[in-house]
Amino acid sequence: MDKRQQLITTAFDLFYRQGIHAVGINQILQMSGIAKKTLYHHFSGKEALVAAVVAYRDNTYLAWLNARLARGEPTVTGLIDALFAALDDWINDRETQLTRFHGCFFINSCGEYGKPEHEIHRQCARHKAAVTQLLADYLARTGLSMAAAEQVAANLCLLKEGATVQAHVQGDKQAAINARTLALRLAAH
Amino acid sequence: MDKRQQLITTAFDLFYRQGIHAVGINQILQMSGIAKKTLYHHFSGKEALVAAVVAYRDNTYLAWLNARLARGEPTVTGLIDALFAALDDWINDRETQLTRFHGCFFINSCGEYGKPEHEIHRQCARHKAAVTQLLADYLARTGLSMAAAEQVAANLCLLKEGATVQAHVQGDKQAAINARTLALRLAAH
DNA sequence: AAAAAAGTAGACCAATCTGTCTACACACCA
DNA sequence: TGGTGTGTAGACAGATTGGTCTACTTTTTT
Repeated sequence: MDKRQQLITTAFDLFYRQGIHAVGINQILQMSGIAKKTLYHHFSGKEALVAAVVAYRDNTYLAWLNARLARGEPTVTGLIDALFAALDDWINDRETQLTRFHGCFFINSCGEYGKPEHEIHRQCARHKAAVTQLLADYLARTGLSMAAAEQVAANLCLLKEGATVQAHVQGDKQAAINARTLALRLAAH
Repeated sequence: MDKRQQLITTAFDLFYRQGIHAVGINQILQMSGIAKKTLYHHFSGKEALVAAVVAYRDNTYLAWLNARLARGEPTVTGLIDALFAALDDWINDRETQLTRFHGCFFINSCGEYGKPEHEIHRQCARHKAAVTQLLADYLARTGLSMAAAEQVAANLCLLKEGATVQAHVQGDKQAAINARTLALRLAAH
């Protein structure tokens, strides 16, 4: 078992549930059962650990979304269904791969690192761009031009963020279903 | 000048920019030039101050949105225009009443108070419900049934949250304009 | 078998956190 | 005149923070 990875996953669990600034180094160490020296052997400090945690979630989330989109039919409506079915599973905790739903980790983190020039904030922005790009790539394979695919992807992501926020803040478990309805209506022209 | 109110506005400024857990009591006191004893005279502790700050922002935001919606034409498209024009002004810092844009304070706060049963989280959820209700009330005045108005309001709020998040996380200054386009397309059937 | 890398426990440090307290100064009103 | 409420400055307390360090053990590599 890689101690470095153990630290990252434990830290993610705590950060995601309680917020980054609310979680102390010692709490992570106690929960993971790893010595403090080991943490500082792998990371220069808390900030470096946070950056690694964000990168880890970036990978995990993109891999999950990619797998879910690959499952769907290669049409615009097929991708819409796949996207919002995935979101619905996540929100309703039917997805083991992503940990129990507590909103979007990247949105939450941007709330804690408010300045857009902060490295953590930038990492989150890059993640969101990567998600949009992934969706655009799938859409482009349905025959849309890349420009059109990117436009549609941006619109779908807007709906996706809205649904994620409503699910988290308001506890609206049907947010993904509502968002899908809107997306399909938009796609139908 | 009411010291209690001064504490709230100073705390809001700092919380909104840096996150709640990242801001210490002493920082608020130093910035406001108010004595520590005075803070603990008005508030039982930091948590109580946070609750007061959230309530203050709730009032401010609702009053602002109400004024902006009242300005618009009393039709569905008129309200859509008013809503997203307001959002666009906020995102692009043309709105003095709301402080420089740093995303939605309530979404950010929910990221820090992850548990939905936490009082701060509940306050945020209630705020979002109030915003949706305000919008629904305006929509109902255009002739829609209350049920229909609430459905449309929920959909518009979903778009609004999505735009707010994209503007904050990705720095997309046009997010409100894009959201308005989608809203109008949906309204046109 | 030896060396190097990665690990442990936990004492320790300086800084910072929330919150308390003393001692004092005004202002207002009965 | 004297009490009550609101304010100030800042020392202080106790807990907790991120981070360093020593001394020792285990694992891996060469």
